[in-house]
Amino acid sequence: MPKKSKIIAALRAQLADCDELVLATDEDREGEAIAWHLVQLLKPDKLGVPVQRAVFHEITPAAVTAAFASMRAIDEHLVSAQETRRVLDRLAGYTMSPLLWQKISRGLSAGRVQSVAMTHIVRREHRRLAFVRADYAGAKAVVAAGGGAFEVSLVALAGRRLATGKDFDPSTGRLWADADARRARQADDGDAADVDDGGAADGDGDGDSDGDGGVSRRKNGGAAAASAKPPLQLKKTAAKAVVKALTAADGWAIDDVTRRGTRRRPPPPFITSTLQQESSRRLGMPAAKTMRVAQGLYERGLLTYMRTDNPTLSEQAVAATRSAIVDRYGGDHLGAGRVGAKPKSAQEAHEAIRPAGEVFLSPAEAGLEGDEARLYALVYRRTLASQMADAAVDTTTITVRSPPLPPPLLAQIRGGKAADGAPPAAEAGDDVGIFRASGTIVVFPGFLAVYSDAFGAHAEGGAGEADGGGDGGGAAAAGVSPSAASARPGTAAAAAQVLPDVVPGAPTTCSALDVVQHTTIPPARYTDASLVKELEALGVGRPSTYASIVETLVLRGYVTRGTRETAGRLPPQALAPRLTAFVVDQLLSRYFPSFVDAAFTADMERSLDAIAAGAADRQEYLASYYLGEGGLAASVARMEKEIDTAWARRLVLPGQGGGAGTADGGGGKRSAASKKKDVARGGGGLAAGAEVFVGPYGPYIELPRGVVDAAAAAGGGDAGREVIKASLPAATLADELSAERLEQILSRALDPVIGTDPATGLDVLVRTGRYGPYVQLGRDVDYVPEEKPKRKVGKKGLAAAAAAATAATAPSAADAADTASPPADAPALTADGKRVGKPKRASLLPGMDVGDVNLPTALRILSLPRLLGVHPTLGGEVKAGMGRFGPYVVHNGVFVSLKSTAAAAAAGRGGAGASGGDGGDDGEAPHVDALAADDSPAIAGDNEQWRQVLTVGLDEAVALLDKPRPPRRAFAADKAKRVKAAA
DNA sequence: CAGTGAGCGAGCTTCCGCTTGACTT
Repeated sequence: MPKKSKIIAALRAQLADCDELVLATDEDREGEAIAWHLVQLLKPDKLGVPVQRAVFHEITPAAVTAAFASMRAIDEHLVSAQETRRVLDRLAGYTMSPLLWQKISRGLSAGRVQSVAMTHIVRREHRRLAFVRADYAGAKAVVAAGGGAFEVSLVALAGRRLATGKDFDPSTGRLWADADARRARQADDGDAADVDDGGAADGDGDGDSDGDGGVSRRKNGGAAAASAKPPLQLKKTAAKAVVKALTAADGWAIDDVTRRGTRRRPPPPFITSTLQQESSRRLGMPAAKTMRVAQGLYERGLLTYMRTDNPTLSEQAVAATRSAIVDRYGGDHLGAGRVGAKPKSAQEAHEAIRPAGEVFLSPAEAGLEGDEARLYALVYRRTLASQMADAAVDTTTITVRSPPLPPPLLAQIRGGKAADGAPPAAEAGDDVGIFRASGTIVVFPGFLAVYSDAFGAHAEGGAGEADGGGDGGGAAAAGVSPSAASARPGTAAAAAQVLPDVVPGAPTTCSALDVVQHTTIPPARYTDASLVKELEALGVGRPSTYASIVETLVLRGYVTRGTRETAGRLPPQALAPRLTAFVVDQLLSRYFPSFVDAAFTADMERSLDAIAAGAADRQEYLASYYLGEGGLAASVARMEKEIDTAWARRLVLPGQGGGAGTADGGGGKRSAASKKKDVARGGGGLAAGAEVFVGPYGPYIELPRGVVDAAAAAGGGDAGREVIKASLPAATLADELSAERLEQILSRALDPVIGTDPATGLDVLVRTGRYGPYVQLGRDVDYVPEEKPKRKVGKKGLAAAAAAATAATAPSAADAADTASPPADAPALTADGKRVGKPKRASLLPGMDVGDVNLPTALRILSLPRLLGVHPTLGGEVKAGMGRFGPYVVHNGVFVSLKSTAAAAAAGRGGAGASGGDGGDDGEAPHVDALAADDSPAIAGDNEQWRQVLTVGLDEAVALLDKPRPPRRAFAADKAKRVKAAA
């Protein structure tokens, strides 16, 4: 620890004047080890200072006094357990990672925690790729009774329950053979959201809903009888026939009215994982940002410590919470003060995350802004909610029966596509359609008054949720609507409606009847929130690392995050595996299954507990893991020889007839729908026979020889080459590997020239590279590389080269006139007519692919950056260009982004096919007119950013450049470097 | 932060869990 030597020296100096050294680090494995290391560094024994260990969980006079009254020595066994953990993690990571470098690509990594997380993300994507959607029809009606009209949905027909999303097998798109048994089982398991089934970001805040006994007024058991038979998948034609038969028919009746009172319990106070989940879900903040903001609040004394797995509140905090509740909501909103269940892993080093202090500042009093204000309010509300009363919610369900259907239609429905050969039944009531509506009324809000489902920006996307009444505007909205919101197929759209007071048998009329078409939705991708929830449930990772686990996966290039930059390809917050993650998962899952299994961590924890208790020996444990015939070292060494590099790099996706390496061996029959997704086979054309690999330079497509010959013979291009390889962008997602897309990239790789640049006579090429599709001026052979100065090898040489590089660029930035003199697109010619240097290249715009670029567009892209003129007061050129972060203007090396207008922001968020049109178009009409006269409609089309680069004027640019700008943060630059190095 | 696009070569990459830091504009 050379960097900290000053601190250590200072501590030692102070220690010399002390009577006693008390170590009060956290009361867990890691905390004990920190205390132990302090002793090693400070060497109190040499100063004759005795050492004691104290532990307290809250900083109150009573707690600290009690802790100091019962001190102990450092627990060597506990320290030993921590060191075992540390050594094991390093043995695992530093042994497995090099295998990946050798077999796939340099810089990859594997580890006890990250590999489990990565594999979860990959397997979820496998299920999405293998997903076969099911279409099924239903009907909805508007009925009037008891003086009110309400909407009901068809739930049963001809004595059979209608199938819903859960009744379909996601891998076949057909009804489960045992659909009813499954449904019964689900009901038994309670309504706990099935994490693995796409209920991704279903928060923990729901509490339990224990039925309070309901009042049911039932006339007969028609609907109940219906559920005893296999569910019915209604076709659209049949639904239409039903609608036609029932429209204008008389004889509708209220069949049943059920009123069920339920209580919802408040959620427990926040711990790290739940804070991250709710912050992601309600505020749209990624886990890492949440932790950053929370740390800021902690450092200013507004929140308690933010890395904890203990949901209990100190006595002092309970008192503060309860007095805040009484002040703001009244005593009737006080709850029983239940204590939330602690996770098994909880070590109680800290209490729950809550507002700090003995009296909580309300969000308004805290005087915060932006993200800090939003996060503080979230914690404040959650803390209050945890001590508040249960909410009482009444759910009313009204069942309506239609008039009888005509017998021929009934026969058609019964004889139609049933899941089995059920005989046509003819029980009473089996000749009608059963419709149902349910409405929810909050009878007593309790904790919902402060912590409703609608609280937070997410409410914007969840308009149909139970008590979504008030919010509406959602001023704080960050434009976030996690994919999980749409992943609940069955969510009743009618949940929010207010139902009239009716009784069974009441006269009813139907005023409208329509067919409804449903489609099943694939499992949602993980988000920060749902992944953290999953990892915590598995016992993998710790509060201090949840946020960084995802960051590691992103940094290593395993995962792409849904951000503004990936808009149109990935929804906000979604975590999608890159192709690299698929091949790494293939290798690990097949040859080292325990390495990607969370059970390994659970085993490790048990062993560490035994070591901490003095019941096991750490050397033995580590040796059994690493050494010997079955140890990790030997098995990695064996696999190093056994694993074929080509196998390791070849991507096999679900539905493909892969080799032995398919991760989930799910061979068998495939539907036509899944075949369509195939990367390789079945596509016809060039993509037939193409295979996708991930190598040292990223993902690429390869066409083996026979296919190339055929393509060449068909007039494709260079014959005689054995294989064709074409790069894929590093950020390519698995669901973007359509046969059509591969075909496009391959045909461009065979013939990249799209025209000639009139100014230089050079060919203009379109290619796909690591960073995506780009255009290039001139073929590679038109250029010769610049003479490179010889450089020495080694670190000093590199440093010198870097220094030289900065020295070379610095003056040119300062003296723009100088650099601008040689025209950029007309480099010096050599004697044999070649150009010196590298060809000019530029990325296509977001949303464009190699197939949709023509010559004028390509030339336009290559023409950037565009000269706007000379700065009127300072001199020097002002230019506009398109950079990594969008359109910019630059002067003397100072860059300023062109601010996007409201319309631009909307286009960016929604991606290519976003709704458009409304709002704030006024000021832009002149620009659009200017573009209409432009000669390259292909670009002018719909890209707001492009429009900005083309139309920004000198005056506007100068105004932007002259405006004083806030200083930059150094940390961002540091991080960007690391990302770049990893990419 | 503001641009890239494999291919000579030597030496490099990597784990998990716990923290806070702070030169100048």
